[in-house]
Amino acid sequence: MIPTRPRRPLTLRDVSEASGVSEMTVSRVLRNRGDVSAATREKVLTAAKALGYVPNKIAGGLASQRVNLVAVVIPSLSNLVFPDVLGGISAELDDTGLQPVIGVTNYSPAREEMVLYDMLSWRPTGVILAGLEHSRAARAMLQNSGLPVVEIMDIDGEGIDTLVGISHIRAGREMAARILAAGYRRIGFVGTHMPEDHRARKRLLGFEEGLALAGVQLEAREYYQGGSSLLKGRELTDRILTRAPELDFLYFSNDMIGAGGLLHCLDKGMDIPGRIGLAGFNGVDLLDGLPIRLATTDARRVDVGRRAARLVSGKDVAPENRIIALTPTFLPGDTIRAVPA
Amino acid sequence: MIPTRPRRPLTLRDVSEASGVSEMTVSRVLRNRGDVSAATREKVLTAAKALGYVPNKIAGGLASQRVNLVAVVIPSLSNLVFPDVLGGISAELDDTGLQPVIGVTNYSPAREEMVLYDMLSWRPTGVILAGLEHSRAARAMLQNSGLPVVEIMDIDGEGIDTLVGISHIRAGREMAARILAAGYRRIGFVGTHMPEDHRARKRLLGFEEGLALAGVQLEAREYYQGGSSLLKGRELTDRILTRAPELDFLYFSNDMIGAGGLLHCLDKGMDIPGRIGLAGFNGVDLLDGLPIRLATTDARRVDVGRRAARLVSGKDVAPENRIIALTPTFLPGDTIRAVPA
DNA sequence: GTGAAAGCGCTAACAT
DNA sequence: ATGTTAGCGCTTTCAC
Repeated sequence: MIPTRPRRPLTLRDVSEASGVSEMTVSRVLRNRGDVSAATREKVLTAAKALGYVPNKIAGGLASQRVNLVAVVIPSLSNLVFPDVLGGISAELDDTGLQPVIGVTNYSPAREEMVLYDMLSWRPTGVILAGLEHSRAARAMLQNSGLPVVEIMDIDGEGIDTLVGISHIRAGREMAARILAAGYRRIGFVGTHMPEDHRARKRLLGFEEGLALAGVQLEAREYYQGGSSLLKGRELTDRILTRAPELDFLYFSNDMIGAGGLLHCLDKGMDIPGRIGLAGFNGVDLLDGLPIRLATTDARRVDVGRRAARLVSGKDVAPENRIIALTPTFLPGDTIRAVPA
Repeated sequence: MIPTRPRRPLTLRDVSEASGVSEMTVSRVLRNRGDVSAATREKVLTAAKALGYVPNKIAGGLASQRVNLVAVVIPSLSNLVFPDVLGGISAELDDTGLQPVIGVTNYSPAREEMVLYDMLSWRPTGVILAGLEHSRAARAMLQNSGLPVVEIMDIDGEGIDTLVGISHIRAGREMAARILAAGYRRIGFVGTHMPEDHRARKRLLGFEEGLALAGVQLEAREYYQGGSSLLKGRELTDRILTRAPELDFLYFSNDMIGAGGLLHCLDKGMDIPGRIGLAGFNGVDLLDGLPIRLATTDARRVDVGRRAARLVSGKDVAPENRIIALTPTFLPGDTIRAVPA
């Protein structure tokens, strides 16, 4: 009943001998390929299970020149937003026989290059990677690969093959418009100082553009390094409001530090959204239970993952212009005044 | 300069021809193996880069019977705790040439079995998987594989090969002792209703054991389904306190719903930790910025990942008893009364 | 419906 | 220091 611990991994040949069926037919059964009689099928399946045979995809991949892997390259796993994207990818890949393989770059282009090199060496079926900014070598590698490449989460720039995401410039611009419409004028920004976080950079760019349309300029900025947390949001908010107490609005580069800022303001007994308004970015539902809901923009993370997966799996065909632009959705929450009638 | 888009992937042979060096020597250069003269090396590297050659690990793996992959199987990515574990694994694998490949089971044993089957078919160097509870078939597969298998995050039970983690029974028991020592007696529990979350189950088990030692019983329980969030923590806390207003302590099965409970109690103006005490589990620093710090137990997630990775990479050797038990650390925070002198 | 032969692109082992 | 040969375990292709 219980197979003895083998000293070498089992091969098709073992199953073939145990079942008295040729290797070729065993292979057919195990892959549900071609016509095999029910009786033979049964024999093979029984033998395979009894032995505890696990196919060798290395050999199979080499022979067939096809591998059911999709390379997914993202900057970080601790950022809350990427697990959502992965969820979308995973859900959409589930019924395709394709499997996502995740690589993490820590926002380092050099590391991204290494990760890509490594993943491409497994000859995946397609590549999904975050962002549009890559080293020359990385771009060349992807181009040379001849694989479908989907760059996700950003559409402001030149792509290699196909893009799926939102425009962060637009998201920033729209948030500026909402804030101005609500009557706020003395606006500060709290964000990460990561030159490699291009999406945050583009959001700020769009935001300042949006303000400029109304002749408004940012009155203060506060930057930080490293990961985002509630605590950091608190500290930065304290700092920027100490420096510039006249501010009536704070735009945070993500929901996590935004929530920290929110808690800080509540602690200080400030009137939100009267005395001061707040907004973040991403639309992470993790933070839904805060005392009041932070205004934010939904970055459509799950949809982005889904659409990207549909492209690499061949469920969808890329549009003529090679761009699938999703619409970032403004979520007003409770931290922005209603627009005056 | 820019290589033309190839219609078939490049092979070693292409590099060999372009550089005038034998395939074998090209292979040696590309793997930094054996003695190769600096001149030859140079020639090969130049040719490979110029062509944009990316090695084929499928073929390499088949030929060498070795694959630099470590299978990592976890229940979820959105749970906050698993990215930490992955961080530890990744950090420790970084200088070993091994690469983690992540599989997600969504707490489903059937899915775990599938994921394992799939990963084993790539013949990885080792397997790291969360928990001790697996289907018979999964255990058999792992045993048959002949690979190093490290089960992580739990040591309360029978392992397949080597275990790295904390005892959740002990963690629950210790929390009970702390709570009782602080003088609380009317205790409620708020937790997930997932029969497949064995670690949460064991924590509760240990917790009740700990209470029982002092003749105390849980006065109320509130269970929920699905993922954890601040919002759910609030709702459940509201519900349990409505049903059992006399409770003076709530033990939450994780920090996220614990934080939700904390916010709820603060909203209601309850005196914490005087009128009511609270504690969670995990020690996620994400929540550090809350108005007051939730008492919790640090589950040593990063260390667990590191130690597991050291085992599969051969940096460490498993101890005689095949168990590496880490010590869960109590973090008092501000939501438990000081122990009376 | 089943089988035999060839070969996928590399690397181990053995020359030289 | 470099080259030659054989073969990893499968699947493709073709034959029956």
